[in-house]
Amino acid sequence: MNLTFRQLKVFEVVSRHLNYTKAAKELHLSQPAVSMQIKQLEEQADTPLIEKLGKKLYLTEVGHEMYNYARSTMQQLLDLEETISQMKTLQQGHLKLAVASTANHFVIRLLARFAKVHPKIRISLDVTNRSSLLDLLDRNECDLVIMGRPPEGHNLTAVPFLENPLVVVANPAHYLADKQQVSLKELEKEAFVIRELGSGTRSAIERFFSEHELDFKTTMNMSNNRAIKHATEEGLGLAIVSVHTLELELKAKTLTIVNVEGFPIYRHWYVVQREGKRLSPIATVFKDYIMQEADKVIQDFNMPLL
Amino acid sequence: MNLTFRQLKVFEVVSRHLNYTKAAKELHLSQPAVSMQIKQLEEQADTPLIEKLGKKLYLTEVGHEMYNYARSTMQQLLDLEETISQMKTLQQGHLKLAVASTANHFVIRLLARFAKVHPKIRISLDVTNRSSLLDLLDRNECDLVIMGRPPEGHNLTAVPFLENPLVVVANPAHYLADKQQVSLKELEKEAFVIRELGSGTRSAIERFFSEHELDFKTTMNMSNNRAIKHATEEGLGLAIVSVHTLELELKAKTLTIVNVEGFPIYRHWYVVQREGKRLSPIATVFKDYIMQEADKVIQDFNMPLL
DNA sequence: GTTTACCATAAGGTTTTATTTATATATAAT
DNA sequence: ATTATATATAAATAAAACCTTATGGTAAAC
Repeated sequence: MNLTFRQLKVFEVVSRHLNYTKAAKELHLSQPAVSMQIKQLEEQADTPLIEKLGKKLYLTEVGHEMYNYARSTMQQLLDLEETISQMKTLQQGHLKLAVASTANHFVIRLLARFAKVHPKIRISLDVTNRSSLLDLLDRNECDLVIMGRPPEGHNLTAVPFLENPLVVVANPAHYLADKQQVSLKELEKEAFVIRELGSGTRSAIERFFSEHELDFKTTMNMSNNRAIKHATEEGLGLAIVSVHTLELELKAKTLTIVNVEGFPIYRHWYVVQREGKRLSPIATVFKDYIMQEADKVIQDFNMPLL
Repeated sequence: MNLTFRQLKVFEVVSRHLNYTKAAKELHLSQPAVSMQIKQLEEQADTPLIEKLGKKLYLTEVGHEMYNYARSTMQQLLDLEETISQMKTLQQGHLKLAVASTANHFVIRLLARFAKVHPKIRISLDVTNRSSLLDLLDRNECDLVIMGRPPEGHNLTAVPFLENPLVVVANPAHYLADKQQVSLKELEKEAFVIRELGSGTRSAIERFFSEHELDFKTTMNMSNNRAIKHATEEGLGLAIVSVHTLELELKAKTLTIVNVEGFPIYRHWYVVQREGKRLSPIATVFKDYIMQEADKVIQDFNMPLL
C-alpha cells in the first residue's frame, strides 16, 4: 500500500464533513481535486472507504479504520513538529556534557546558572578521567567536553575559554605555608603528591619543572584530585592543583596556597568537540555561554590569589 | 512540514544501517537516490538529521525523533493493512443486523450457525419494531435488516429468502382446536387477538381477509408477538402468527395450530438493504448464507405443518 | 603516498502527481 | 417536471518527484 500524506489529509477533512464540496473549500481546492484524492486512496486500499447512499456520504468499515489511522499519524506528525520546533528554540533538548573530574566543581557552578535559564533542557553530565573523555568524543556520545588541553591526533576542536591557575598547596602547618615568598629552588627539597601518568595536570606540572630545569620529588601517585588534596591535608607533602578545586579547603583552612615564585602556572580549560561536529542548538548556546560568561561566574575562585 | 512516506522509509533504513550504501542495496536503489531522499527530508525538517563525523554516520537529536516517528507511523500502517486484509478475508469485521421482533427467534438460530463459521466476526443484532427498522436503514446504521415485506418509497432493496407461514392458533381447549377442517366462514364468529396497526403481520392478515371478502372480529391489539400468544394461551381468542415463533408453545402444548381452510398463508421473510448500499465483505457473505441456507436451517420449524 | 570506501553533487530524463476547467450524472427538493 | 445541489469523469497541463549515470571530495586503511 503506497499512501501519501496528502491523501490522508484530504480523506481526514472529507471524513469530518462527509461532504466533498465543503472539504474542498476547507482545503482551498476544487471539488474534483478532492474526489481524485479519495479515489486514489481507495485504489491503494483496494476497497471503498466512503459510500454514497442517496445524497449522504458514509464511511465504510474500512473507511473508519483509515480515518483512525489518518488522525493518529497526523497528530503524531504535529507532535514531532512541535518537538523539533522546541528543540530549535531551546525549549527542549538534551545537552550531553562530559568534564574532567578536576573541572567538575566549577562546571557544576556554570551549569547551575545555565539550567536556570533553560529549565526544560535535559542535561547529562559525565564526570570522568581524561582517556574516557577522549573515548566519549570518539564515539560521539557527547556534545561537548570540558578538560585541559586535549592531545593532538584525535581530530578535535578545542577552544580555551577559562584560565586554570595551578598553585602549590600545603597543610597550613607546613613550614613553607606562611613564608612570604618561596623560590623554585626551594621546592626541589619538597615531597610532592601528584596525579597519575596521563593526567593533564601532571603533564602540565612536569613541563613546567623541566622548562625551569628543576627536578622534583614525588612521594605518591594519586588517581584523583580529591585524594591528592586529602594526602596534602594529612601532611604527606606539597601538591600542585587547580585553584578551581580548592574553594572548600581554603574556606575550611585545611589547605593553604604557598606563595611560590613563578606560580600560579596559568593553564587553560578547553571546550572540546569533534572536528566537523554539528552542535545541537542547545549545545551551541551552551558553548557560547561558557565562552562568554565563564570568567564572570568563576571570578570568586580567583579571589584567594589576589 | 511536508513529508513523504518514501522519505520516511528511506530514512528508516539508513538510520538502521548508518550507511547510505548498504541502505541503497536494501532498497534496490543507487546510493545518490538515498542521499537525495535524506536531503529532502532534512530540508522539510529544516535541520540536519544525520551527521557524518569522520567516516561514521550518527543520528542527530532531531534525527532520533524523526526515526521514532518513522518507525511508529510505518508500524501503524502495517497494522492498518493487516486489519483491512483481515476484513477482506472475513477474519475480522463487524456485521450489523437488525430484525423484526417476530423474526428474532429463527434469525438467532441462523446467526448461531453463522457465528461458528466466522468466530472472529463481531455481530450486532438489533431486535426492534418495523418503523425502527426503517429508521435504521434510513440512517445507514446497519448492514442488513430481516423483516417482512418492506413498504415502498424508502429506496430499499428487499429479497425474499424464506417462506413465512402464518397459521391460526388457539388454546388447545378451544372448541376448534381438534376439528379436522375449519372453513374460513367459521372464523368470522371468532374473536381474534391481533398485532397493532402498522405491523407487517397485521396488514398481511387484513389483506388476506379482505381478499376473501371476510370480516373478522378483533378483541385485542397487542404490540408484540409474545403478548399475542400469551393472550391466546389464556383463551382470549384465536391468533394468526408466524409458525416460526411457535416452536416452544407447540412443544409445550400451550397452543395448537387450527387447521383452517386456506391456511397457512404463505408470506415471506426478506433481507432488506438500502438501494445502492455497498455491503461489507462479511455482510455479503451473510446475505448469501441466509439466502442459500435458511431453508435447511429452518426446516424443523415447518415440521408441525406436515 | 596510494588506494579504498563512502558520501555529495550535478545533469538529465521519465514518470507520477496535483490541480484546474468543463461537463456529465444523480439525488432531492420544489 | 424542473431546478438546485453535489459528486463523478474527462482532458489538459504544470509541477514535482524519483531515479540513473557520471563525477568529485574526503577520511581511513594499506
